[in-house]
Amino acid sequence: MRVATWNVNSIRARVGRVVDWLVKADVDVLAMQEIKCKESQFPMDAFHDAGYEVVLHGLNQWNGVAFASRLPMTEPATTFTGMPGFGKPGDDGMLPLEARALGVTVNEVRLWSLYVPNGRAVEDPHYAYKLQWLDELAKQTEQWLGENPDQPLALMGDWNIAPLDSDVWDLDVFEGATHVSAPERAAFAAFERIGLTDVVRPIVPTGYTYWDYKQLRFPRNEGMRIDFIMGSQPFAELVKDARIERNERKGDAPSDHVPVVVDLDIATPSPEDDDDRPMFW
DNA sequence: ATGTCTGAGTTGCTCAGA
Repeated sequence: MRVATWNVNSIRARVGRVVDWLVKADVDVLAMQEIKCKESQFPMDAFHDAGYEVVLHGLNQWNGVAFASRLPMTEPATTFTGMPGFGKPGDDGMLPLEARALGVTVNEVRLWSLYVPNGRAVEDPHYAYKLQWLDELAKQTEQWLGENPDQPLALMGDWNIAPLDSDVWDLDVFEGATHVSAPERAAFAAFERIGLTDVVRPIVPTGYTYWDYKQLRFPRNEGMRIDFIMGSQPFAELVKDARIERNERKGDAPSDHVPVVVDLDIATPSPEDDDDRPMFW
């Protein structure tokens, strides 16, 4: 079973690219972030025509997460316990919850598509929101792991954190900035402390997953590694291979992020299984 | 020059967000 994560930066702006890649790369399950639309606006037909079902969580033009899968998806969840909100309080005085998390189960594997808040600037309220969002997610994940120690789990998505100095092209540029601060890196490390590991890093030790559109960042290879697949021990044991699809940053109208892919040692139906031809004739 | 993108509203420009 081939699983991937990709911040697509608006699905409507590049549905052709995304579906073409899904088919070409032979991906079974794709976690998307920043679909930037609600369900009524999502280009379902293009996915269905390519053989993928879609489950999504989108509230407006901001954020939005989704799964496209050619295997059955069950147990959809759009929040985790303790997930904080952000913005203007509603009539009930509560901060609205954003569309940043979506969980589904595929082939007994629990998968989450996550769009971690950007943080904007260390002095911005969005930064405290980011840290709280991650802290609550880690707490919920720790509880889930305790209750389901044998079920493979992966938290996949745009984490908006560069855990290592080598995950940005020039640390000096990030002096005092978000994505590399000690509290953010501690929040990321908390997921490793509770038993998750970056299942891609051992196979793909270097390389970025994001390059800003501005200032010729991609031609200069001035990028950041901020998209990760964090797997539980049972998930990590299934991982056979991994890659970062750098070529998807090239060409016409790319996303500013590229797909991150893992191959799991789980059999999936092959095209021949749908074929009525006898094996021998 | 935050020098590029995206989507929405106050539309054929300005704003927010990244």
